[in-house]
This record gives sequence, structure tokens and C-alpha cells, in this order.
Amino acid sequence: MRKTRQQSSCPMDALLRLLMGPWTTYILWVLRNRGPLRFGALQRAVGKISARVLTERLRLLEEAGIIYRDYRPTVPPEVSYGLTERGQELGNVLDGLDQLARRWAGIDAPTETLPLRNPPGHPPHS
Amino acid sequence: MRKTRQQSSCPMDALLRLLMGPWTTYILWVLRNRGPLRFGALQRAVGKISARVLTERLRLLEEAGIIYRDYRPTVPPEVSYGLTERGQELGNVLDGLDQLARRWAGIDAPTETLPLRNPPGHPPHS
DNA sequence: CCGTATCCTAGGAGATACTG
DNA sequence: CAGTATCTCCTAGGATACGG
Repeated sequence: MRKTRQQSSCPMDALLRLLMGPWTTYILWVLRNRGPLRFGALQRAVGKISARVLTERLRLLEEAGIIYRDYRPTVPPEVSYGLTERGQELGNVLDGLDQLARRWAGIDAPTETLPLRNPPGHPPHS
Repeated sequence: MRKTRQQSSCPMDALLRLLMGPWTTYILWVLRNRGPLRFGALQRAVGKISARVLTERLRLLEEAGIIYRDYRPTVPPEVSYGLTERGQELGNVLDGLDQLARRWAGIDAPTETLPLRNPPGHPPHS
């Protein structure tokens, strides 16, 4: 049963709500840089995120068609996540936002591509 | 005294946290379309936002240099808010996000410019 | 290994009333 | 008019333990 998460009739609103969630852009950043990852590896890469929240974010991103879920019913099971084409497009737009933010901050050191929400080690945002 | 709002060392993260706040992008949209507005007019334009939250968002946007605050100590006082140059830039990037969202949703009706977060009448997102 | 099921709590948002 | 000052409520998220 899906939660109380209200949905908007506005596409932009819906997309922002999705990105707004905790860890979300950071997850996208990891997936972009480290390529497709298994659940556990992804969790370790993100850091202190709980399985509960990670699963939630992944489901929402998948529903939006931004990432794909590759399930292999082996023993033990193997589930990988990666960016879809939409995920790539989104990454590009977010890069624009990142550029802007960095420019405003007086930083022009493009260490990595794609927005890095929580720099490794930083807490999410509550 | 500023609140417990933790700040990030990552520019992108900080910007996202700001945009993420309730009503924020909608406020920007209103300011872009209706030009500079006085506090009361802005509040009425946005809809059901409380003065408390509106003030909070405006302060944060101002701190980020995205909007400006024009205070006239007349009687009664007159305070107007409008987009700064940064605000315009930001609007353009957000437009990109809006385009993407609309395209994915199969909508290509560009009714208005700038992302419209909560379509007039919709609740915020909390 | 990859998740779900529960419990719990912090703090963000609404409403209301009040000031310069 | 343009905000602050409180108070309360409620949900999103962390921690933990268990299931396929």
C-alpha cells in the first residue's frame, strides 16, 4: 500500500518532489560515476543511508523511469541498479544547476561530473 | 537567532535544499511572471501560504542572492521582492528541468515560462 | 543478499495572536 | 502593512529485527 505521498498534476512539481527526497541526487551521482551497482554496494557507496530509505528512493526513481532495476533470481539473489536514458538526461540538467551553484560559490573546480549532493561523509539533509 | 538548519559545504546541496523547501519554486515562478511584488500581494498570489513560512522562504532566497528585498520605511511600510540576476539565471536552469518533466509526461504545451511548482490551487508538498 | 515490518522521535509546517 | 512569537500536530526518516 503506497503511502500518503500526494501526487501533483504538475510534471515539474512531481519531478522536484522526487529529487527533493533525502539522498536522492547523491544516489544518482553515485550511479552515474560508479556505473550500475548492486544494492549492497550502492548502500555502502552512499554511506549512512538506511536500507529502508534507500529502497524507497530506488522505487520512486524506478517508477519515474530514471533508473532501472535488474533482478537476477540467483542464489544469493543479485539486484543491480543503473541509470536509464532519462537518468542520463536528468543528470545533464542537474549538471547545469551544479555549475550555477559552483559559480555562485566562487568555485570552478570541476572535480567530478554530475551534481554531488552530499559530499561523501556529509549527512543527508534531515 | 538562526535555526537548526544545517548547512552543507557542497554548493549544489545547499542550492537544492533551498529549492526543496515548500512553496519555494512557486514563489520564484510568481516573482518571475508578475514581476516585483509587495509582501501582501505575493502572499495572495501564492495562495494559502502562511506569513511565517513565506517570510522564512524569502529570507533564505535573499541570503542566497536569488531575490532582493526593497524596503521603504514609509507609513505604512512598503516592502517589495523581486528576482535578482541570479534569480533569472536560476529560472532558466529550472526551465530546463521543467521542459524535461513535461516532455517525459508527454506534454508539450508551454503555457507559461518558468517551472510552476504548485499549480494555483494545489497544496504545497508537505 | 535484498529487502520488508515496526517502533519511535525530531523538527518542520499550519494556525493564531500579537507588535513596530 | 509586514512581519514575529508560540503552540501544537504530524509525518518523514533512523534504528532495529526479521523474512524470502
